[in-house]
Amino acid sequence: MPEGPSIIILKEAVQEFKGQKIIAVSGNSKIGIERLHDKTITDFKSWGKHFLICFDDFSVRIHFLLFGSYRVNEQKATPPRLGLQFQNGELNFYACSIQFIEEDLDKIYDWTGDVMNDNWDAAKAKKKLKAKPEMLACDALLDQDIFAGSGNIIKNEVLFRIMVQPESKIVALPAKKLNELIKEARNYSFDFLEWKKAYVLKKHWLAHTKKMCPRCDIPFVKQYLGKTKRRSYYCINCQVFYA
DNA sequence: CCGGTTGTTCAGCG
DNA sequence: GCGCTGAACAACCG
Repeated sequence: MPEGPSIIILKEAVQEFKGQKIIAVSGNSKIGIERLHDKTITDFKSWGKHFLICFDDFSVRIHFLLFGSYRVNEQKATPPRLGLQFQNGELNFYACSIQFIEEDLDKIYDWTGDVMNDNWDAAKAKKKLKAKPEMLACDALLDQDIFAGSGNIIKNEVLFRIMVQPESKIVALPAKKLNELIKEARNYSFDFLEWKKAYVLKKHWLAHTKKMCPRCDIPFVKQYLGKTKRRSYYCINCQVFYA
């Protein structure tokens, strides 16, 4: 569920509810979701892994974390965290984090930092990276202030595509590699989107969860790296460690 | 049946 | 106040 491209798929799947009035609200969220009753959805937006339901005077932010899920015009066996009924259908969210946002979204979200957004700005990403020279490449690709929407799968696949060892420091990367890292974070995210839509995402993984390097056929290293200690898969032969 | 995870936040500590 | 660590959350797959 969680990475940015999956949120784009969700956004596309709920378009039929744009402009619709919420005629009933349910769910075990404790933040006062009754507030949504009788409200009309003006738009759906997303920023990275955040899914945003917009109303005229506030928004709802949904974050799926690791286990969250949703159903359109269907229900799961477990009770929803938030369920919305419309005249033309229903939308249910499970095991997710839900918050209200009162401020103007343009004030709190930097749309240029979302790898899936039309306003993505590679030059700004480069600036942010250069401001953190000691940061490891594997941490950079999980940093939502730099690459909003990128997650652990995207991290592993991008680092393999550009043949960079995950613990390489940003400052140590040649200019060309730094540019590739930024470019592929977005490129791979769009490949992720297309493959996920076609239910063939896993089939296209070259590194993530893989045992052997598809390029040179030696075993991948599997380690928990970076400040968040997330799973990393890499080839010591193909992926260059820039120290 | 258990172990592990496409993620984030927060408390506690030095 | 900072960075670091571990816990908590919670559902599904193999």
